Amino acid sequence: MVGNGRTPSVKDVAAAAGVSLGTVSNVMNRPEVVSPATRERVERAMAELGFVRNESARQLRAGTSRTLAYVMLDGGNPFFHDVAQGIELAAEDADLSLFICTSNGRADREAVHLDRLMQQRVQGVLITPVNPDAPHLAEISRRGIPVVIVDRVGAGGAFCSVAVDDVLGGRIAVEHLAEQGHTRVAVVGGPESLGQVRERLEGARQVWAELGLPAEDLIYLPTEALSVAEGRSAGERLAGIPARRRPTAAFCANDLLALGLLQQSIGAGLRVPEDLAIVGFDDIEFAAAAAVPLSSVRQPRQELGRAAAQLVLEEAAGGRHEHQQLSFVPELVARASTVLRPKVF
Amino acid sequence: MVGNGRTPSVKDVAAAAGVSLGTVSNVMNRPEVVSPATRERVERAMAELGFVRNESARQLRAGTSRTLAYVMLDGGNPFFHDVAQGIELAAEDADLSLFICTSNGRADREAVHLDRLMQQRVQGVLITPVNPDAPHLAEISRRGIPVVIVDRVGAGGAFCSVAVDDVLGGRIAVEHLAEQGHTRVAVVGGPESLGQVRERLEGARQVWAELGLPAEDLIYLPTEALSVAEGRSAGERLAGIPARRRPTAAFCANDLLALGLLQQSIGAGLRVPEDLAIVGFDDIEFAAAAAVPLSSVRQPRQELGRAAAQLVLEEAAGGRHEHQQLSFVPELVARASTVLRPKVF
DNA sequence: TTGTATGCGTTATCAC
DNA sequence: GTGATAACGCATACAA
Repeated sequence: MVGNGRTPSVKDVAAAAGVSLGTVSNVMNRPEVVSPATRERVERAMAELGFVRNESARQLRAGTSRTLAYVMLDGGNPFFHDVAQGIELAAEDADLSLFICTSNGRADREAVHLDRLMQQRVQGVLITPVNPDAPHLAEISRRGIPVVIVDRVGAGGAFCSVAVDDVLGGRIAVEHLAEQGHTRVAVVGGPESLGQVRERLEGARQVWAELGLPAEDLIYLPTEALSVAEGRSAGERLAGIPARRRPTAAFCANDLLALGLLQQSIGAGLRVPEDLAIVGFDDIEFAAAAAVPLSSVRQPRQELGRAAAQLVLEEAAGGRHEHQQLSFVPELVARASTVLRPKVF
Repeated sequence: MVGNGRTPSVKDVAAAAGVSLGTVSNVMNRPEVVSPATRERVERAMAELGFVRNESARQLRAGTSRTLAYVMLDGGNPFFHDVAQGIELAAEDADLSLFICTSNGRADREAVHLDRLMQQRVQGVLITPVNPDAPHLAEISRRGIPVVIVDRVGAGGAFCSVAVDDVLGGRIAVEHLAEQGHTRVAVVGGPESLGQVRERLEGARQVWAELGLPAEDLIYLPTEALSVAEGRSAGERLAGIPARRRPTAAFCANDLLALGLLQQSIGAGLRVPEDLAIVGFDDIEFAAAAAVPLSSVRQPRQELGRAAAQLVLEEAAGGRHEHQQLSFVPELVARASTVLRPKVF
């Protein structure tokens, strides 16, 4: 297919088709301007040589890249992959490639990735940041690369952002538990350096106070991460509380924690929801698939990603652009982990 | 920081530092060759201007990219993300970026992604293919881009590959169930177009025959995908089997199916493992986290990815290269879904 | 409609 | 130790 070792370039195609280099370029970028006859000749030559355009050269010359990037906060959490899936769909529609990176909660890894992405001159960066106030985010934006914060609202409206109202999410979760008659509730989550955690817990406390329930009956069990293992650990601590002071329900800051707590509790012989009701956050697929299906505060995961991608593309398109903070409304999905006979499944 | 709108280039840095363009390049690529004094001067200029090297230009000139790519088969399956994590770690060590794409089981999407990756001139492609015999894989390889098949062995040794022995995996799963005294077992999985599925089921049948058990007591429940939803559906079909012909155990071709089956069974009032024992495949984190912890055939997920990345790098490094088929040995992890008092947790 | 020429930002080979 | 200079592969303005 290709004679020498080198991968064929436009020049080779031009020679093979007996046209000039510029014409080959034209069939790729403005096919309407070249006559059907020569176009077909060129296309045949491309096929025969196995020509594949060199994207680096294209980008260098055109000055514009065809890739987006998403920097995930936690690669072990399916929630972020669902968000990524939404981004990918939007990228697909715009005929863009998507770079996916993972910071796994570490600011230094995040910085390394962002630096690489700048070197690649990506068209836009979507990110669920370790810390939305970190200076390297602002720097990227200052360079003219659109940045959109996902699942968190950017500090001071410096960027576009797409998120659900986490405070409201915390509210409806605890409100739901209160409606079921619970008067001692655990809130499980951490680290508090994560804004999502802070706000969800804040919502829980708000509504608890508004219901006139005593603050000491809302028991905070801090965790070091939003993981299944930490959920189990919280479960052990919860079991250690003397029976008559022990909460009869728990609100977890995400589904991973809730799943861990659920497992530990069942393993310890508790009945869910009779002895302990549990509500999570995110509504990942595995929440519904747990052996005791998990009630959860649903975020529109794919939609979040899709909307974020649209914002970044809009900003990249240039023209007048106003940063916007898109806020979705979370929704409680009640399942068997909180109600004996759930209406919704 | 930067006066005009353009992002600063080496030329700008050179001007600012009062040196030539070549010297700036030298401080980036062979710092030892430039005197400490001028080096520092150049570095200061870079910092002041906020210079970021243009990777496209670098790649065009150097002829070599600094990125790897992984094309996943199913973005909804945590197994592949764990593999990806392993790849990313290896890429990190080699100072490479990682492109992650998802075919979601569709050959056309896979082809689109591969085409893009060729345009990007990635250094290597790791892929869990829809079909390892597809011609576009061979074409990429023919172009001199190393291809490594992940979680599947490549056809006829045309590529390197890294996988576990799926036949053996199927064997140990069913052997385990037989040891627990089960004499009617369901095997759940599909579509059979997936090699992983074919081989796991094949292993199950092999060992069943070797144990001298009648073939009609190994009941095949085909599924249309390896998903939680399909697992639930299989559960419904299983429940429809007349009680005295109904299997007392099930082997699922992956954990997603097993989780779905588990949920459906518990919901239908079955006790696991007393009424139905279940063993899955992959040992994703959620297997252990299920309310009835799931027995599963463990694949070394991260290791798979890491090893694959090493192979692709080795091949990319040039020199004499022999395609190898790495095969890991799967391992049964027995948990509460098959044994009442599991030794391993 | 097609061909020619120039430059994108970088690296690397030379002279100096 | 440093400075000119020629590619790399492609897109585009302009000439033919």
